[in-house]
Amino acid sequence: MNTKEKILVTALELFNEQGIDVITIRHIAKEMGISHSNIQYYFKNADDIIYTLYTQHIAAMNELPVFASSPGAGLGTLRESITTILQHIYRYRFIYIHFVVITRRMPEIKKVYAQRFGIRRRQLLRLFENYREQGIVREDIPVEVWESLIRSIYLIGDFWISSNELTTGLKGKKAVNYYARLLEDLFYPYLTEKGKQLAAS
Amino acid sequence: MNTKEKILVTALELFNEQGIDVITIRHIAKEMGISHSNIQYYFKNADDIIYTLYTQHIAAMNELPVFASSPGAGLGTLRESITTILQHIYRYRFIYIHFVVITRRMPEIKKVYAQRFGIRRRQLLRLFENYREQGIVREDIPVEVWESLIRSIYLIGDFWISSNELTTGLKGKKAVNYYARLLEDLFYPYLTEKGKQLAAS
DNA sequence: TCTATTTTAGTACAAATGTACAAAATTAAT
DNA sequence: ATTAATTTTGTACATTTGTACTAAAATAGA
Repeated sequence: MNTKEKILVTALELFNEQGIDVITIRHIAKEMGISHSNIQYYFKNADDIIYTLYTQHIAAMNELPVFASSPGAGLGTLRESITTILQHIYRYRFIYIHFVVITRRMPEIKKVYAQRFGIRRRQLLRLFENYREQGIVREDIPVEVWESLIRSIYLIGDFWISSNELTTGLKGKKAVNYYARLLEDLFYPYLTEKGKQLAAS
Repeated sequence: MNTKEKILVTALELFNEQGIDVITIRHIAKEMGISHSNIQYYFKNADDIIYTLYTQHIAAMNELPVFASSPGAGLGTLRESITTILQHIYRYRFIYIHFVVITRRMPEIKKVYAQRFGIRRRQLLRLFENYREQGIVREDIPVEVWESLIRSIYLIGDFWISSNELTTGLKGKKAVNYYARLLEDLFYPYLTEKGKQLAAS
């Protein structure tokens, strides 16, 4: 692992543990036992590191398989997808803790976010349609309610990290599982009888 | 309005607009046209101001009538309650934008939050029970799912402000109405036929 | 081995911030 | 009107941070 990579790893760790409002380039340098000028050689400033980490994270997320891309995909696939996504988010949790502040300082990130949201929204709508055709979810739900559900899922997906720190303070897998379950439960009242049976299996 | 109150009003405005990571005592003083030492006379530092504003906010929230306290309260009351709460949150939105960072710096706030959550959780459970007895919501929903719903409502309640800034950037009433609607829709699939009719009226 | 390039370290400086303190100005009390 | 208490201001200092610049050290290429 070269210096640049080490910087990113160390920075991620410190940001996750203490927050971007506390950690400066000098802290990272001290933690690594190198001079802060050395970090400056690779990154202009702390924001530059944050931006790079954000890009890394989004790149990793984009490599994940699309939500239940196969037409016959059931609820099992969905649960796995959710867990994987939440794991990725947990690894880069500092981003979500400071999401608003970060986007205020770096508006480009907002654009990337909006783009991703649009894509994912359409994917989810398609998925729900898919489920409806399979008789897994109810047919008497208005489109606006599905749209709202998607918004809510997104909102929870982006801020479960913060909420967790505010309340239970679960760590690692426990946190991921808890909130994967929360998202799952959000889905429960939409399920048909058939859907419930499939979910239980 | 005395100086202390003016400080709080100005601070709230600046925090809401620019964030606690940017605004210092000196900024507030400059905005008010007084010396920063004058502010220091009333508040030890910026965190002291933030803490006071938080206390103000919670006090105002605690004065709100309990969720549908009357036994026969229907969905109309719920909708109004939600809107009022979201309005209060919007007034003190900076708190929610920086919630995690604030609680990290001032752990006392976390305690107050936990307490409030416990109380509200029980209130909501009772409300849902109430609705079930009135035939407004379904009877086939497991307790854990209701518990999850409460968590989700709380999570959205605490972070819709952040999510809004990240996405649509709605202002004032528009934001409040949008997210009141989102919370309402979250409730939709739990409604019985009777409940839907009541909601539509 | 010698030279050029890349990487790392050291230092220095300006700006901002928290904090402390004393003096001035204002207000209230007698 | 005089005194005491409160409020406000000005200033100064240590610390932190971002930033720039130079020199040293390490590495690679010939």
